Amino acid sequence: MPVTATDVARRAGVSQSAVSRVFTPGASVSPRMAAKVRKAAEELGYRPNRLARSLITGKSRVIGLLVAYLDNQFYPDAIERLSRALQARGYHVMVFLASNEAAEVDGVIEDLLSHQVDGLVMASVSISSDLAGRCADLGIPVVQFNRAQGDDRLSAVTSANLAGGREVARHLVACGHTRIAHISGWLGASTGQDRARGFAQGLEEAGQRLFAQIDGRYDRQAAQDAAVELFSAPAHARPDAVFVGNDHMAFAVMDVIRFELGLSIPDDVAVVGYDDSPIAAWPAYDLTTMRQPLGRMVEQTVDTLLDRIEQGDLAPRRVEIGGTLIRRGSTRPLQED
Amino acid sequence: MPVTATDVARRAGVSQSAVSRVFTPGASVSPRMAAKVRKAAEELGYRPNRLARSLITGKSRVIGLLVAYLDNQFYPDAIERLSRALQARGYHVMVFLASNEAAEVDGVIEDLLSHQVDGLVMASVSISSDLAGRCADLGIPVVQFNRAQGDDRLSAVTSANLAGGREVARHLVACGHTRIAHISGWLGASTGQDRARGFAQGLEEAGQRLFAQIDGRYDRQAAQDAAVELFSAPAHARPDAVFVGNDHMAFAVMDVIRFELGLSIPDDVAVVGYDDSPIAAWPAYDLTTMRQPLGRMVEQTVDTLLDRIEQGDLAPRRVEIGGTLIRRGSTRPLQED
DNA sequence: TTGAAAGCGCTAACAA
DNA sequence: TTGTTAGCGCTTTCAA
Repeated sequence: MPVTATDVARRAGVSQSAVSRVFTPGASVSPRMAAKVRKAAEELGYRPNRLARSLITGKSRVIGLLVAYLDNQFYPDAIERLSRALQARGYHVMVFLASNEAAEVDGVIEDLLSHQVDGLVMASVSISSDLAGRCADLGIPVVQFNRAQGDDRLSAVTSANLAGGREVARHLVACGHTRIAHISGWLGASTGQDRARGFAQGLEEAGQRLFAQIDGRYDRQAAQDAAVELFSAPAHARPDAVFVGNDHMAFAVMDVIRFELGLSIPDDVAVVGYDDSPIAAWPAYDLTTMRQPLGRMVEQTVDTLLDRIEQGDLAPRRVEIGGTLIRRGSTRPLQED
Repeated sequence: MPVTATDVARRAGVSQSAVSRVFTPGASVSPRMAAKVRKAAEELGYRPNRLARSLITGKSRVIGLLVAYLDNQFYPDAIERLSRALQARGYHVMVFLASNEAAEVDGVIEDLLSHQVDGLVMASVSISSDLAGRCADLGIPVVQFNRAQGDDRLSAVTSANLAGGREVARHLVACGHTRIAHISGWLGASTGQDRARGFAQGLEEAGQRLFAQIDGRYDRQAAQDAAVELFSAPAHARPDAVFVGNDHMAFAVMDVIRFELGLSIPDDVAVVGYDDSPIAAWPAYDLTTMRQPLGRMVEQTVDTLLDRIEQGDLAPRRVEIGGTLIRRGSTRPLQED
């Protein structure tokens, strides 16, 4: 049933390896040969079997994508772009879902290896960070996307989280706030930690201190709880501004502030997020946020990974891309102090 | 560098085929042999090469997932569940992104075939419907997820869109509305059409007629434009309720109604969506919507596909799963008429 | 139950 | 430029 190169060869009256050459970019074939073979292939509906090709070349042209959850819109957006970019360069993405349980992580490694992926993108903060290291030990090129855990042998592409946190602090101070809190991203992850550190630094540089800080763990529910805790106090005892570690949590925090506690944004409380995920621009949230330049992050991820795979460029790269503060309605305009 | 079955065989002092048997479920090996081989494999860090296995068995245990865009949260959610379910059964998902352009679609088919996917899930409404047919012609099992285009040879899993549309109509009438409009899903797709037809039927059965209908094409921008068109009129000349073809569009419509036109939901206008995507439950939207039972839809998709692949069950299945109306704050409580 | 041998569909020397 | 040949790492007969 499946048409093989041998079938095509027979019909075209040439050798099987000639057929192979016609379908191998960069091989030397005469135009006549190519035409003859392509015609026969067309007639038979032949396409090369990538499994067989991969078995020989040792290259599968498949990139593993490891993610944990897709509820934060930033990630589907990233996956879509990543997948398109790789597809454009002749690769495809195989999805591996993992949570944090050791047993599951082991299984995933088995899967990854047995599928002979050429490389791996880790696009989830909440995955055991030594998984990346173990894959790297086994010789699989790994790029961490939006995280920079682990040792320096691992490549990583992130936005400038430290600088970003600092910029958010400056903005909130410039808006005239004096009781500024932080519901952080997961402090077990580099992104969460860097944003929190940058934020604290920024406040200090402006002569302020954090009013309060709670670990939101990049989890919607945890962020909600944190918001209730922070904003249930009377006006003088609660923050007048809060920086939330990513947009996904910020939406939950805004909902609590407005609909559960009846406070107004930005008049009672200003809110800033991180990511500029698509929903941040929706009028119902209109969230001021640090934009992570997704397009460029994806580009860098793909370049880093494919350079490693195709050029054997072994030096790990740590790419950091500057973000931009996007001012929207969840913070007051400046000079209002 | 890569460890092969032959390496393991040598170390264990057995034949290479014995090693193969140990890693082939259901093959006959003595416990002693198994132990010896597993020990050697462990020591060498061996895992079977799935490419080589697939080349022989003709089964890749890879399922292609064809999607167009991931901006509607319903789909990432579906992908996550689908991928987990398949992973649990020893399969993996390879992502193929396609828009609607003929050239691109052809390229995608080439890719799918050359990667020897065992089956294909089409999870996007906006893809040329004959693509599914062409894959089916080539012998690849195809299941359409959340769409039921094309001829009957294709399996499809959907929710009961006709009944769902009807139920929405009944609900809006019961709430006392009399000028009921519809911003439909894409009318070129079965889901959009069925929901619209069911909705119109439901209104008729209640002695009403559609106040207006615009094709929103499952597109956020188109839905926004439609909302402006419908609701810019003075109170007596505009709808007092609108059924939007999916949640993703409904959010845009709600934003226009509230923030652009300054109307109130549900007092001036009631809004109903379709999907019950995660965001519908967020307080900022609190959207009444027909829930598509995602978990069961995914189960059925996986079962249908794997039965076809593993049992050779060739009869196409058309599964329709009943939805549930989830009442939230975007429609008034009953008896308010 | 085990090993020897053939071959899945292809690429990549090597010769011609 | 083309054909011949030898495998890639594995599964699967077939004999032993």
